[in-house]
Amino acid sequence: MSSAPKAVFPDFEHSLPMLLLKAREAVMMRFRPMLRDVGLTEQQWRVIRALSEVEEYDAGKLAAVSYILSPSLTRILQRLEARELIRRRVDDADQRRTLISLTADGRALFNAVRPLSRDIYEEIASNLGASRLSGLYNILEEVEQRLLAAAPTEQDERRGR
Amino acid sequence: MSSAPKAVFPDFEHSLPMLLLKAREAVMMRFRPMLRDVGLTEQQWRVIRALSEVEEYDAGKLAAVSYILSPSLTRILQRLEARELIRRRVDDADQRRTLISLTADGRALFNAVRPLSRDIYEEIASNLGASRLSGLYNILEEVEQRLLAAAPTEQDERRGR
DNA sequence: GGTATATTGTTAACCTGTTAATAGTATCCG
DNA sequence: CGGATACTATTAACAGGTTAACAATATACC
Repeated sequence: MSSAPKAVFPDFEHSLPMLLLKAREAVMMRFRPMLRDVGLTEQQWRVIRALSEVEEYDAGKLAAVSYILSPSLTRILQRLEARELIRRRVDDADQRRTLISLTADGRALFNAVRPLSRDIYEEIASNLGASRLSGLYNILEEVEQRLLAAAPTEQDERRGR
Repeated sequence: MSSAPKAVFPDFEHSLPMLLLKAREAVMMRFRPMLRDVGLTEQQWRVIRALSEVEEYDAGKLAAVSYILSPSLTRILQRLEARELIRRRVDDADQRRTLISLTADGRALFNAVRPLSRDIYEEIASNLGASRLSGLYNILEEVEQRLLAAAPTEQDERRGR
């Protein structure tokens, strides 16, 4: 009845997965209208942004950095390719690998969207405040580290493995 | 080159949405195998857990507390009803409303899964440590509050509104 | 060198997320 | 009362998440 170091238990709809989901939704809510305006989904934007950093990625690496599972990525790439925002070619050295890169159109779209995205991010940052934001960053990264470290009991075939 | 109070900018794949996604994934990874074993999706479990707290919910309220959009909820309820885990009836006072409740089977399943879920949660909590966990809770709730407060620029038709 | 094994990307099947439109009720208000 | 308006749940259509299976290519190993 005094101190209770034991399990501050999540009163149902305040469970950790739920809170993480809601927090993410609160953030994404800001980006969604802008992305809808330019005709990109959240995941398509992740892929384009990842590709903007390099000359080309093979599909596995692209899936890993954009944090999208391979089957999803395959479909996303089909759509982006149909819109001629990305291009694929087979790796000469390893015919299993597909190498993906942005087209000129894709790069132009990225350049158009990046500043919009940045503005939204800055607005979010200013709403939260620098200290809260950096605190959040730190704790989220630590959560990821700690949980991924001691976790893979039976499925270590996570991303990229 | 000294202190940089201006915009610690997210080096791409370390953006806030990405970190929240990864942290959530790191948590859910622990629950997924167990849920798969009992034949429930993550969202189906959220619905059952929400229903376990009350006698019945109308669909709108259930969507709000389980944080699932109405169209998704409709489909989830169809599947749970087909498995006779939930039951629906029309509200006599307002014929538009559907009232949803757990069946005996649904409640039995909840009672069987709850301890498993609790064990997993405790393992996560012990991996993170009490202070990190409560810090995470606090900051996530504050993020949600602050971002939802000043946000609804053009879409306030969020959940339950 | 030739077969077993592993790896890469894709397809398939099922489920949920998201947005828009729709059918059925309730409520408002003249 | 009766028609306009608002609300509730559902359906539709498209996109992605998740798991399992598959085809094609590379690698290991005898």
